[in-house]
Amino acid sequence: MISIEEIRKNTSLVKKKLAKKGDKSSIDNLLELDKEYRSLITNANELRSERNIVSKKIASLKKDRLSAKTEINQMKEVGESISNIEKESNKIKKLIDTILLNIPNLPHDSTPNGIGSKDNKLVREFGKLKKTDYKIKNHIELGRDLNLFDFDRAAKISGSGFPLYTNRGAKLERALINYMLDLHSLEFGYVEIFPPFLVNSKSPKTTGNLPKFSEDMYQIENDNLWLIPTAEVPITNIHKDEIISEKNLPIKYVSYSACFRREAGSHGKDTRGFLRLHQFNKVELVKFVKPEKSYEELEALTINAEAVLKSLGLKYRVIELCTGDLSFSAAKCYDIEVWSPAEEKWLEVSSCSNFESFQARRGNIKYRKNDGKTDFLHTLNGSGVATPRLLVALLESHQNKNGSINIPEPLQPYFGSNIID
RNA sequence: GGAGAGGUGGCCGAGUGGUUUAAGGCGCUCGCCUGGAACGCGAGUUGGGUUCACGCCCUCGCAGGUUCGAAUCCUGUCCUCUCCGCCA
Repeated sequence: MISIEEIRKNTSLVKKKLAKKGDKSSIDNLLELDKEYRSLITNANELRSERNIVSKKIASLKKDRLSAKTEINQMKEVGESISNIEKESNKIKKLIDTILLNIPNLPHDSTPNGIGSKDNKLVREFGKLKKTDYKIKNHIELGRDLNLFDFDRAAKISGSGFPLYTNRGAKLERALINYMLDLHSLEFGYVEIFPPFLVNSKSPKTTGNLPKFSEDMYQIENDNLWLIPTAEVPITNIHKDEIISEKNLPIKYVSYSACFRREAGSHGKDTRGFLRLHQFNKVELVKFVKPEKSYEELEALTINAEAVLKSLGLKYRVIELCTGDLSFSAAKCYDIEVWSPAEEKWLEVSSCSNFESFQARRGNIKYRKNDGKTDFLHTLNGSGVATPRLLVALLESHQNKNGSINIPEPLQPYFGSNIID
């Protein structure tokens, strides 16, 4: 969440930035509640102070075997007042917290202004397609012809939107995951993590998925657990309620996880094959960094994610999201999109975001500076990358006239072959 | 799933209703001592709210309750450990 001090101090600037993100939260109402809350707290504290003093007096009177009747009766009243004020202030505090938890992060000054995806900015484009003189197949045809996955049977088992990889498809999926994990950990210095896939409700609150986006996640009601929509959720919460020494920053994690998303409201959009799934695999990058380094770290993280596509010989581009297209928790975000030759579309395979202190504040994640003071650190993350659309691009881009698929060189040791035919 | 034990500061650990304003120790930081160090001596060392500030208040897993007053008593809840059962 954004800080209430910031809202108090720079009210008009906060309003302006929220408007850029298309948010309509009532800041004036929030500030009014905040004012009321603080006045109640001050009042209660004064009474508590009085009670503390008189309580000591009661103790010493009793020790000397003197009557403390007057004081006790007096404090009975004070105690009641305190409890009344507390009830009221707790109610207001809850309201304030609810409002704050539903206010999105403020966009960074470098984020371009805009309303929707058409206002996003192209940052760079990389890679070329090979020229073909034959009709290329889409990933569904390739998968069927080469027996790589089976959507009909997946639907029989689970329903639509669930993947069933078969044979060399299953192995290719595993190879991609292992390749990406090794690339990020061995080449780029991220520490490998394997997280739980079910989390309590505090964890998605840290990342910003709850309370606002409960509809997007699968919930296990019996045990009050949630299936993770991304490894970002468990990984970011590794350091929840911790104070990390400045000399240990930055912390860089890479993690594979299965991801589960209800995709409520996106039915009928890009639903063919692997384009949109309820369950998919992803390798995720997460960083905990000093505030003054976070934008530098975002550039580096984006480049790390791009390296996957670059090394696999795929055509991709990097898009800078505009204020209106930015996700709830992000201050700045680059999307990486890979080209699908058969769909003739750019497919989003990664979102690399700087959340600044938004998540750190929600999860109470701090760092201790060298001077001994503590402050919220900054968190970042990005996919490095999600497999389904990567697989789509890979199959389609590297297919041959005879229907076989060339496996890019860096992937060959993981897959165990240079071709699928 | 059943039975039991327990959660106190960075760590260990005392504390069963009122000078606990959380003892004592370890660690860490600073100072003295020293040629330099060790030892020793002294000081500091949870996090948060509010205030221009001094200060005041909260914080003993979490949430309620009893009481003039709760780390301490009661209820619920979460977590950890031990034993039993089940199990990849």
